[in-house]
This record gives sequence, structure tokens and C-alpha cells, in this order.
Amino acid sequence: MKPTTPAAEDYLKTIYAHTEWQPDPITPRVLATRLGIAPSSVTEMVKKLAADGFIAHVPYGPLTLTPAGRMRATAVVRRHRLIETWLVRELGYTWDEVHDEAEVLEHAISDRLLEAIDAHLGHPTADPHGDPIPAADGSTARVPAVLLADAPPGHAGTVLRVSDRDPTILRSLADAGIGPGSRLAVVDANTVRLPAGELHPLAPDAAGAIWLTR
Amino acid sequence: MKPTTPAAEDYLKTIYAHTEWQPDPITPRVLATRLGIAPSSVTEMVKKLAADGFIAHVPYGPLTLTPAGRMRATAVVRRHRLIETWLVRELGYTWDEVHDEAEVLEHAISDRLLEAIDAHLGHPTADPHGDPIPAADGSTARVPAVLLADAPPGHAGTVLRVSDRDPTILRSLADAGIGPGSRLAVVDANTVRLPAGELHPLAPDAAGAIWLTR
DNA sequence: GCCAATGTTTAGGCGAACCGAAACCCCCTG
DNA sequence: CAGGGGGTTTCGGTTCGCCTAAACATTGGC
Ligand SMILES: [Fe+2]
Ligand SMILES: [Fe+2]
Ligand SMILES: [Fe+2]
Ligand SMILES: [Fe+2]
Repeated sequence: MKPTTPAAEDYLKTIYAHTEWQPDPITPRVLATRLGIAPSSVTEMVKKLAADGFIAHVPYGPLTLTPAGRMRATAVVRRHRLIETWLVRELGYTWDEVHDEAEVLEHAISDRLLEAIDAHLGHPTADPHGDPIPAADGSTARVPAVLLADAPPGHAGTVLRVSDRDPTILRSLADAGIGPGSRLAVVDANTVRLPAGELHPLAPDAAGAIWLTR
Repeated sequence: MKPTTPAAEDYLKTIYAHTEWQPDPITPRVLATRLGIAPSSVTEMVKKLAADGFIAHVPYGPLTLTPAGRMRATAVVRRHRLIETWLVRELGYTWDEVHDEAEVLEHAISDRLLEAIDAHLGHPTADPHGDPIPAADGSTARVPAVLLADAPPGHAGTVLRVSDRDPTILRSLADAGIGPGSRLAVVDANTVRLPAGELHPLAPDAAGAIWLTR
């Protein structure tokens, strides 16, 4: 369908990301905050994206992706996560350093290069933060997960995913050896128990960035 | 000094490229043609680049880079050529496929990623077309060369560099096994003799794209 | 059931990068 | 040395993506 600009792709990606782990649609206000821009700018772009058939929007209502919009969004997410994986596996980046670089490159690489990277990496299914990498057809493996902050004390599980929004949290977790695949048990909202039995205090907000198996 | 936009970087790069192998400064008209834009657009950007101290320009005169401008230009060229080298060496691209991809990525990668790629490749000094890769300080190895079209019949030399502007020429040369390092002798403007002794007809314009040792 | 807070949209504007048309300058030709 | 033609610049205009300020719609508290 219609081509998309880097700015439009970031809108679609952010709308998609909001429903990736929680199903309620995003509002213009939240979208503006996430993108770091003024609400009026969102209104404007939303008008274009709706006219191009990528989102559905009734005035003063929430924003939902059309099938075409979801396809575009997952394509951008696929690029972002493959690039992050490539930076960590091939070029010595740590998982707290890759997000900003991927944010730019996701709009710059060709389909040809994307598929070359994918093949080079052996078609990975998750990025360094545990986020699933959508397939080229837009399909995404989805695993039931619970946010650590929402898990009851005593809940034990495996780390599925850590949000890459705050590099500080990523660094503190890496220092503790915690990452996707780590086993841990919830003690309270700010403390977890590691497999060795030791208690580990979490950085502020870290509980809101870690997803565990149910 | 001042930051540069992708568009400005392409102006600087193109001004630099014009003098890389021939020393006469470029004119606005030629620059507009090379960039595929209208002359009036060049006037406008030239004003900004001159105000920012990257080029020297007297009205109705040619365009020359200041030291700061040359530094920026070589930095972009370095990115471009390292990316081309990486695409060929690591990701299975052929030398006729890399230019357009590099044209975009040269404006998108961070310094961090640039240096990681450089290290990953072992600090190469030439790209797949034989173009020298400027060092991080802007210095460039320069080898005396002669354009095949300008070489007298009978001149024998090694291919130093092939312009990547026309992918068709690159493909036809690759089919004939000709690339940087190949030995050949000039028969006439459209024919060369290969080491095995056989005559090889050149594609139209290929003689204007191949540089030989003196 | 009214009204103010909150969220959304409209209106007007800005900088970047481009365009075509028209004015202008330079210099070569006759 | 007077034109005239080709290159250059100026001028007004466009699109994109953002902004602020002000108008406006929705909704929930009283
Ligand atoms: Fe990321
Ligand atoms: Fe992005
Ligand atoms: Fe190139
Ligand atoms: Fe470029």
C-alpha cells in the first residue's frame, strides 16, 4: 500500500507496542508522551495515517491499527529487534546500548539487508531483551507472561523479557546476572530471590520492566 | 563545529568526490546534476554551508571545501566505504549492489557502530571498488592513477579503482573477472588485453570508470 | 443535570529541503 | 565592445513534521 516515512513508522510502532503486552488501545495523549512530542502533532499525523488506511480513529476516540497498519508496525518491530540482536551478537554491544542505534537503523536498512542479517544470525526468534522477533509475514510468537510488579509474592518464574526503555535498569540487571532465561522468585515489589537462594534488591522501577512466566 | 544534516553531508561528500581524482573545483551546476536536484536548491544549501564554515564560495564562483568541510566530507566517505566493505565481506552483497544501501546507512550509523564495523573488518584501507577508505583523522592514502580512457594504447597496468556509479559496468566487469588488482593492457578506448592474452571488449563508458596504475 | 477538568482538535507558524519561473551576472562571440 | 547565451541567484511556493495557543468535546464529580 502507501509508503511510510520514518516518523509515521514510529507512530505505528508505538501504537503497536502499547497493545503488545496489554490489550487496551492507546490514546493520543499517551502516544504523544511516548513519542516525546506535542499532542497536536499526533492529531495531525493520525489524520494522515487514517487517510492512508493504517489506523482507525474516530475523533476524540482511541487509536487502533488496521490490518495494514499492524503489518507495517510488526515490520518495523522486526527490523528493530533483528538489528538489536545483530549488534549484540556480532559487534560487541551490550543489551543496554543497542536500543538507540536500532531506533535509527530500523528506518534505514533495505529489505535486502534485513533478510541478509536475519539469515546471518540464523533466524533468531527473540532479541537480547527477550522480545519476540515477528516473522516476515507479521506473525509473532506470544507467550503468557506476568509483569513482576503484578506477580504475587512467592511467585516463581523464568524471566521472559526485560523492557529496554531504561538502560539503567538493564545495566543493573546485567550486573546481577539477570536476563531472559534467569529463574527467580518474587519476594516483594522490590526484592527477588535468585536460584542460589540469595535475596536481590531491584532497582527502582525494575519490577515494572520485567516479565516472568506465569 | 556545527552539526550536519544528511542532505548537507551529501553536498559535502559530492564536492569532495569531485576533487578526489581531479583537482578542479566543482560548480553549482555540476553539483546540482550530480545530486539530481535543481540548481536553485544548490544555491540555497551552499549559503547555509558557507555560513557554517564548511565551504568557501564567492557568488557566481566555484565551490571549495574549507578544512572543516573536508573533514566532514572525508568522514562521510569513510562511513560509506566501510559500509560497502562490510556488506560485501560479511553479508554476501556483490560490488554492484552495495552503493545504494551505503548511501542511506552512511547517514544513519553512530560513531560507535562505525568503529565497531571498522574493527570487525580489521581496519581495511580500500572498499570493494578499490576506493581508499579515509582514516578516522581524515587522511587518505593517494596513489597516482590514470583513467583507462586517458591511457595511451599499449599502456599496461593494474586496476586500482572502478567507479561504483554505474552498476551495469560493475556487473559486466565482474563477469569478466576484472576488479581491483587485475592486470590489463590498453588496446584502444574500448578494448583491453587480459593477462592470458585474450582481448576483452569493454562495455560502453567502462573506460571512463576504470583507473589504472601509471 | 451542570460544569469544570482533562483530553483533543484547530489555527497559525516555523525550519528544512526541495521546486519552477524569472531576474540577473559573466564572459565569449562576432 | 555590444550582445546574447549559459550559468547562477532570487523569489514565491510546496510538503513534511514539528511547535504553541486557543477553541472545543467528553466526562465524571457534585
Ligand atoms: Fe529496542
Ligand atoms: Fe524509530
Ligand atoms: Fe559507493
Ligand atoms: Fe548519502
